[in-house]
Amino acid sequence: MPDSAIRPRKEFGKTIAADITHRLREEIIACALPPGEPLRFDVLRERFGASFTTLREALTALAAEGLVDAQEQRGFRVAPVSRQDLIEITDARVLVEVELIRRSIQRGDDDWEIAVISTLHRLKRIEQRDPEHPLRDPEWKIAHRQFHQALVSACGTATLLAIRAELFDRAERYRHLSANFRPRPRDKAGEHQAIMQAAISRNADLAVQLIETHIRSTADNVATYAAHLLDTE
Amino acid sequence: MPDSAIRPRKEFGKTIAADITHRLREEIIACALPPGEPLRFDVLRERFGASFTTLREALTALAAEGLVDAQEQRGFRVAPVSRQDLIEITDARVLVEVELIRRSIQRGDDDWEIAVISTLHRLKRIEQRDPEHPLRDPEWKIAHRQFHQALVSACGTATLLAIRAELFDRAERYRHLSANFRPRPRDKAGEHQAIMQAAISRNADLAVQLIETHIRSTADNVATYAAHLLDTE
DNA sequence: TCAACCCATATTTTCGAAAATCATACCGTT
DNA sequence: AACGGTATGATTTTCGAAAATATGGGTTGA
Repeated sequence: MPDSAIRPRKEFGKTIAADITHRLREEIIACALPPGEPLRFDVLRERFGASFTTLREALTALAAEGLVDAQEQRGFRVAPVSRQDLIEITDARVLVEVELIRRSIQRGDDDWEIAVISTLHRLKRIEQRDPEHPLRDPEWKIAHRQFHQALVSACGTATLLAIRAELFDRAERYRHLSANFRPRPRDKAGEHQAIMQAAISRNADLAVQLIETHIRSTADNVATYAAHLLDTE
Repeated sequence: MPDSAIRPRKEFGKTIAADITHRLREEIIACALPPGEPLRFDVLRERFGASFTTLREALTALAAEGLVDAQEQRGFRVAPVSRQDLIEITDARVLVEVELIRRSIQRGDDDWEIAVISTLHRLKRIEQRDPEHPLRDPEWKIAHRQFHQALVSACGTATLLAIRAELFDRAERYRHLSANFRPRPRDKAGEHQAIMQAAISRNADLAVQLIETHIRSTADNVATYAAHLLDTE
């Protein structure tokens, strides 16, 4: 079946709807679709080559994830940003991530340690190779995400992991929001290294403290350098 | 415009999709649609009088909430239940609810106290009036939900409240699952009273401890009396 | 001048037919 | 009998037209 010739665009997921959900999510997180932007069906239809209903399904899913704002009978728009929302996401992330790190440190086996070490290694390699602004490098983004994912991967609870993933996405959108205005990234490499060491040495209290600082200082940075985007809404 | 004559069914939400999402959610939580049940479009179409795409949108939303399981290209089914899932939901609820109770106790004003007291009062009235099995009484269900909602309503973070609401729904489904097999409800009235008093007297540590016990003992009850439904899956 | 109303247009929302995909039973071959 | 492939029916998934609803502008009347 030469289906790739007939329908070339179905990279992620088996259905078109799942595929578009994925692509839209990426664009919203990257702020290629800026916060508050109206999502009109005519435009999306042309952009993604899908029908009304398929797009509607994707937007509904993203609305449940908090990346899209559904206004009944008045369409959809990219979820707006606000200082309050950033604070709430940050607090929620700390609450969940701290719990998951503790569980992972308690339950993690050899494979977990290897995953943590190797994902950090890859992250550092990318940072060395290309000292540019990390958030503009798609590879860095993926590696960064995978390192943090690895840290909590041994927690043993899919429910909290799913919640964590949602919050991570929403937070990453804010990081992108400020990426264009942040003068130079702070020393994340050192922080990641310290977190890895605390985790591998099973020092849960230290790891938790480092993670909380990591999350909160990132959010503070965003709040500082994207201030002009957060208050005028 | 006599729209009620033309389209009588749009009780919750402005759009049909939102309405059906709501109705389906209720039925799944109440186990009127049992766990694992395939959700075929033909059947749903007749049951809810909506078209394929509208139903699809509703199911997609519920899948994001964890009440429906979407199997790509193979349709939807009511999310299955399992002992592990119950444990995870319970742990997640404790984590979130404890945080929200603390915040509410710290921030709650007079209106919050009034809401807590009055929702508990209504709950007790319903329990006195009708000593039957509470979970079979829709009024009790609503009052119970509203009491717990009131307790955390002053927390000041919509993000965590939304997560809490999702987890509450998923847990309530498990309560319904065991309701038909539980011989007699334990003394919830006393527990609720104690929680209310701890909250109003701003004794956060006690309130947190009571809530955790409340949530966990309910889950234990479910695990005991619905054991035959949790292991054979 | 201003508000209220109605109309025209833009946009969303819903529908059922049509296409794509999956599941099953059947058949032929080994 | 076991296996692999294929046709068939059942089901999901997608599409674009049509209905429903919102938006904006212009007119009227006070």
